[in-house]
Amino acid sequence: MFHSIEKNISARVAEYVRTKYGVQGAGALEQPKQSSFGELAIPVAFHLARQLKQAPRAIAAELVAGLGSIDGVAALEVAGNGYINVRLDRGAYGYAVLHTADKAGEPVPGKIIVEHTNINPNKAAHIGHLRNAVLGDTFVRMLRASGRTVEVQNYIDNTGVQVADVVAGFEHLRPQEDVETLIKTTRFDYYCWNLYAEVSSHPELKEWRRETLHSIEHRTGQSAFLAALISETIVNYHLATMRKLDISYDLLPRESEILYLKFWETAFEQLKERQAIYFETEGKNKGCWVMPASAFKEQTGEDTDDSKVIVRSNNTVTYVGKDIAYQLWKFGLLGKDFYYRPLREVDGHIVYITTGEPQPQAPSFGHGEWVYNVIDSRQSYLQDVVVAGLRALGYNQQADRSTHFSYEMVALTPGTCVELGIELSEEDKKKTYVEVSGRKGLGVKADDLIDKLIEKALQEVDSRHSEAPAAERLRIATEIAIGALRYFMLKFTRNSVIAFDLQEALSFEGDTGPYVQYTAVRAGNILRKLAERGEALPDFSAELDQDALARQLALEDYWQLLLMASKSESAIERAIVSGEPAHVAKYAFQLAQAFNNFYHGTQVLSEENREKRVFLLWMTHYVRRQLERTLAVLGITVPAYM
RNA sequence: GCGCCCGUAGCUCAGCUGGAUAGAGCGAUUGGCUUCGAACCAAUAGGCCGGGGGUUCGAGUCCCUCCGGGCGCGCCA
Repeated sequence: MFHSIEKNISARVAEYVRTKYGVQGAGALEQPKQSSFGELAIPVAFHLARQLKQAPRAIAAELVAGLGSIDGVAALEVAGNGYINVRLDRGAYGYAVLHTADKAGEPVPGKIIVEHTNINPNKAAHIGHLRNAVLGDTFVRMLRASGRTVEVQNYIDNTGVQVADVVAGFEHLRPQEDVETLIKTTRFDYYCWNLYAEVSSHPELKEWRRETLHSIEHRTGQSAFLAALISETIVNYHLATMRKLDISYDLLPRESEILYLKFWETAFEQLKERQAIYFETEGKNKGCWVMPASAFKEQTGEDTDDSKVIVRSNNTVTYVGKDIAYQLWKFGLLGKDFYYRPLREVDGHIVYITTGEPQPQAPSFGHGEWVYNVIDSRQSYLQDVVVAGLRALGYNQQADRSTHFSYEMVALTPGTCVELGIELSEEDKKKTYVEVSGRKGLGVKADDLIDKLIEKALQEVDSRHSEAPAAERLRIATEIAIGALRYFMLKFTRNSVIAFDLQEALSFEGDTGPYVQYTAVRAGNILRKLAERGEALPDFSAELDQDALARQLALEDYWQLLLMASKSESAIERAIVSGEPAHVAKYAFQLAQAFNNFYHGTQVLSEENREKRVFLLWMTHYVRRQLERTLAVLGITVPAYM
């Protein structure tokens, strides 16, 4: 509700300033510093002051007089040096909130493709992968909540170096093991986690890797068979881990099909034809096809050493080259397509996977108008090259609409390393955080963390609800654990390094997911108690007219709570524009705080004044619903009790 | 060497296109359970926003510079 009022006022101000002063784009609104200043502030007088050469305050006064009355606004006041503070008509606002049905955002045309997770299928997922998936999935939920159409892709690099290394590990370090038996009898992703760490430090790895990759690429021999077996098995583990966090995908594009269907060859023709890349005849890159540095760097010298090799002198394509082809395909610009088959169905939703052979009834994927790639910030250089590739091909609009949705890594605090039995050098002990490393096997496995969280949550649930059935307690503990985990991954803004501390992550108090869940449960408890007393929920719109709402909302605390609760769309929209899911998490927390304060100071069920009681029940009902909806955008559920 | 990111309370972090007296959680101290269950609430203490210049009516926010930390910069992915 707040969001539509905001848009309305902003449009009115912009329109007025345009006609009166001939100044464009002046509709910006702010949140006043203090709630006593009103609900919105218009700072436009400060911007006009320079051009009109008048004092801001005088301009503000002129604007207030000129704007006249606006629907839903009780008063415009000149304040400070030239702010215009907006006071909403509380009764009218409450009435509008009460009578506006929940609705998904207006459908926005154009498909958005979001690629996230992208874990190499050669070992168990770790906390760094969780940050990627939770960020990506939450961003998708935000976009969908605001009416956008989104296609979620999880790219599977099933023919890359990392898979090859594990294959080599089996062939050279575990020749006695039967992989198919291992798959049936062990936590295979955990097994590979250790094997990968072991093989990574082996001096002969490079040689083994070359042979293995050759076999994989030509789809022949034992190595190719093992690679397919290992990657498929581990992808399934990854999907299961993500499923626990309520994360799912529409399509799993695989590198094996990008190779088999010769996506690169098609992209290569385009790149050569439009001279986006050239054949280097001298220097250190002699014999390679390279993209000039000027294509992807702001300033560049004549130094061709900065050029990026796309095709090696031995005629093989680099990772970035394949990525350019994939990005072209996402926008429907490659002139080529995958084939698809259903992989599995979860809750009625079918996840598709690419395949090299034509299939009956193939759905359509790709052809996005915007593309977001959720990839950690260390790969920003390569992402820049991909975008430069699009631009060099003349696809400027698509280049502009390609977003590297980057985020910083998840590291470990030294304390947590000690707790996990990871040995640290003296140097590392002094640091505030230590980088995780898949190659060294240093890190926290996603499933281990989830299990620890569930265990901790279960202790709490058991201590409060020992009478409840065990299966139910476990289910609730799981919801709490997931709430804690997802919230933890979201509470930091994207470009802050998370120094992962186990104790902090296991906390359910303060700025955490369980705090917000608990708040929603408390609101629900009031409504449940009402039902237990045999009372039905009142017909709010029949009993609360605008005057009644104005009377009740005259009390500042109630007004502030309603206001806060009605800002969810506003918070989501702001989070989309800034690309920060953390803003939604912050909003959820603030709303929870506001309700807890209300809860503490107000007895709802024992209220004797009928109008007030109905009003308080309505507030409770409304806040509960808003908390639930906001948490859903974060991918967090509200347990039946806590 | 070049590029990107970070530096805000003891710790971990917010701070929306520059705007009114810089916020939260944790930790510390203190107080509050009358079952709408305290995974909660209230109060107190704690800040030359890394240093220095500049732009501006106005800078935590923009520019320059220095210091400190992280990450990139491969014919690896």
